[in-house]
Amino acid sequence: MSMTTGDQAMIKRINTAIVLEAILRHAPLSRAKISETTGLNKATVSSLVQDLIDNKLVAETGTGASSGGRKPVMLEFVADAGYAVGIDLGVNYMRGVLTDLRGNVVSERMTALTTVDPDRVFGTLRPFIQQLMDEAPDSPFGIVGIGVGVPGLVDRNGSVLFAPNMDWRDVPLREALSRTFNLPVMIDNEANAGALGEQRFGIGRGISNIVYVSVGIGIGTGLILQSRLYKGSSGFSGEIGHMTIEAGGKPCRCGNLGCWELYASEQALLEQAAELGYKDKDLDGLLAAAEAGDESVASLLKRIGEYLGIGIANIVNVFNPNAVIIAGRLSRARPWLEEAVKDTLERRALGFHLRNVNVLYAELGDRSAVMGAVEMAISSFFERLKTS
Amino acid sequence: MSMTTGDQAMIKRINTAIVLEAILRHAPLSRAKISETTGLNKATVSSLVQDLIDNKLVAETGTGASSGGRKPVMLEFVADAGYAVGIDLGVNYMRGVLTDLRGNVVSERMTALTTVDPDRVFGTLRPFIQQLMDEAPDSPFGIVGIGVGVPGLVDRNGSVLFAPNMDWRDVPLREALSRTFNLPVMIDNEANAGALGEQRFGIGRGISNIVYVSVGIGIGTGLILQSRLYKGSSGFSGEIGHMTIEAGGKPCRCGNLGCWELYASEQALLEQAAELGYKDKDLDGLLAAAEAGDESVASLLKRIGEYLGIGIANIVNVFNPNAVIIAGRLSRARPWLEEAVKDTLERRALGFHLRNVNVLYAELGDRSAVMGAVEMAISSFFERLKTS
DNA sequence: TTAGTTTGTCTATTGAATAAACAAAGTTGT
DNA sequence: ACAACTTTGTTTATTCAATAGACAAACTAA
Repeated sequence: MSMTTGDQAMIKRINTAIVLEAILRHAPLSRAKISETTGLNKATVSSLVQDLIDNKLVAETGTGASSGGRKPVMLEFVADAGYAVGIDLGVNYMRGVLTDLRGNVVSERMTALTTVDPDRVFGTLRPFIQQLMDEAPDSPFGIVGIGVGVPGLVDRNGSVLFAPNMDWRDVPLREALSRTFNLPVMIDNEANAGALGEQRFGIGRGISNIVYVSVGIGIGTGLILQSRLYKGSSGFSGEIGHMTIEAGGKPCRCGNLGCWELYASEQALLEQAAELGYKDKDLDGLLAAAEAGDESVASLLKRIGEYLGIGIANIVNVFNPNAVIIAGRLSRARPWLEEAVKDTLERRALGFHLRNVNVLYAELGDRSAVMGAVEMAISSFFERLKTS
Repeated sequence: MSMTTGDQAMIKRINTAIVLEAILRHAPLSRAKISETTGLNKATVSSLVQDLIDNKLVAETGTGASSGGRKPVMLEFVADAGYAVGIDLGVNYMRGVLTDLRGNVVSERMTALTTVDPDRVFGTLRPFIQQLMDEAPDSPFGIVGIGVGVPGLVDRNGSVLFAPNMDWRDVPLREALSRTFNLPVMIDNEANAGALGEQRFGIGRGISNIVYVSVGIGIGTGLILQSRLYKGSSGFSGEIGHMTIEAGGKPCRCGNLGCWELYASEQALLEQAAELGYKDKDLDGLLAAAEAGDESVASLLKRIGEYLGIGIANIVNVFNPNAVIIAGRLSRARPWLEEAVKDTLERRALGFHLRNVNVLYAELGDRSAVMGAVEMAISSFFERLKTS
């Protein structure tokens, strides 16, 4: 059965995690304050903090102000005890960051991808990562891991099962990278990474139930339920883009009819614009036209917003989340979408659910996914700390 | 902050729960076997088992067969250490069970409800529960709690926020019952209760991600994600019945257009049947006609099945569950629905998700919800045991 | 009868948390 | 300047759960 039974080591892991989290969240603070807020005994806190200091994860940073007694010794998390790499692998680009353990960006890189052939992508990706790693200052833990967001379905083993836009099938990305760099590697879907990035570093900070909707060529979604990424039975989920919203609607390449993303994506926008005669314009061109006062483009965007709202209403009715975060390239059209989305949502979602939901727009721009990727690497490092 | 810090009491609770669960799942079994399967030391198991015996939750039930050495002393969970009450409160009926702590039904009752007025419903419900309780044999723990499933939205405090079909708003059901009986009372939505019932006692035993679809007058849904009931940000969720599947479809009383339940519920069936001239027939009448070979009723049912399949495909794409369980009155039409549902699902859901999903039909019939309700009471009892 | 096996308890030890005492380092009022 | 009080953080003795290993009891097999 191999169950996790309770023993003293478990207690220590739990309490160490509590102390470390208190320091992460409220730094700088003293041992006394930690004891007070966590309920742990002062002696216990002292001992656990000493272990953390020995492990180079926490440091004393001078004394704080007295409130009528001995001055407290302030503690801080040593954010530069280690560094992590995050990669956002797109269809025609790759973006990478090197951050410290708090997610502060130390270095950032981006390059175009001119091929989708897995071997040649690896050929570009490997030196790309190596260059980021080379920029990390010396530190006790060094590079603690690599996180990667990819535009496709990923299984538990970090293999890309299927990435239609890159024509990838069963590409063992994690294995390839962890063999090259001999480091822990975390792979996940780009939308999941984006959801994580916004929850940790963006507009979704501290919200427990988030539906992240990335509107680009298609619609990708990441679900954060009860503060953690939800993955379905086989380790992936959230193909909300292929939700039917018109039972007898247009056929989709997925085999279904009337999928949401056929009506509310960048692709949908471009197609409908072409029908109106804007054959040569891309998203930027259309936004520029709308900006310049082109009414027919504006009303087209409004219609896209209405369809976005229909899908979002469905999501709200199903998940009753605290927040829906709209991200992806199309989120740049916010000024023309926002009202239509809001009106449609209010008309179509149940009142009880509307009470608690906020429609938000991604704060990190195109960095949502890459920041989520690096967060995957960082949190996996902390997880390993706890279980060893 | 009031965190749950780790201490020795916590270890003991965890390990006691592990031992108890081993006994619950594999009874009868010996101390030695428990030690072997859980990884806990023999001495530890002995001590914890002794505590459980002292608490009347476990008993020795003679010796087992020897495998070449001393005979093992077999242990069993004392299912009749206590009893629980489960209630399924419907719009025009109430159903109740009294079970032991394993969920074995000791007594079952059902009565019609002729009013939806909260006070008068209470007036019927109170003696109904009392009579069930009176049938419980003497036991160490007595009645450990009452679980109730209701057809409406329920908040954290066990108040019924809104039950449209009963015209209830803000009815403090838990408070009323726990005051009357001075017992722990758990209230939840009827679909959530049904999901729990099937997961614990029915076709969904041991499955971690379940979407339970109760098709009756409307469509209610209960989500079990990662082996536990998912509740949204405000403690309720799963209004999947009001998911849009026809963006410009029929108006629904919820304010939305084209809701799923307008096309795939008992109500939809009856309405469409009426249009075909079956004005006087109810569900039973229609099923009898189909049974007798009425082709137009059969093709009507098939169409309902297709729409059911559309919604289920959406659910599968979003949640990637291990199982979808179809329940409720319309599940009796299974012979005419099954193929249409399966075909539609296979055509419309993504292949990657189809690999892992089973479409199942409720095993407990109309007892899903009442068994889930009693499970709520039982599991809350075990939870309290752990935290005290 | 003897040797080996299995079960379950007993004993001494380990290690984590804790309360209480305490030392160190501060503030405040007169 | 000084006594009285506060706050911080460490030290000490104690408690409690789990554990390894010894052990007794109960059984099988040959």
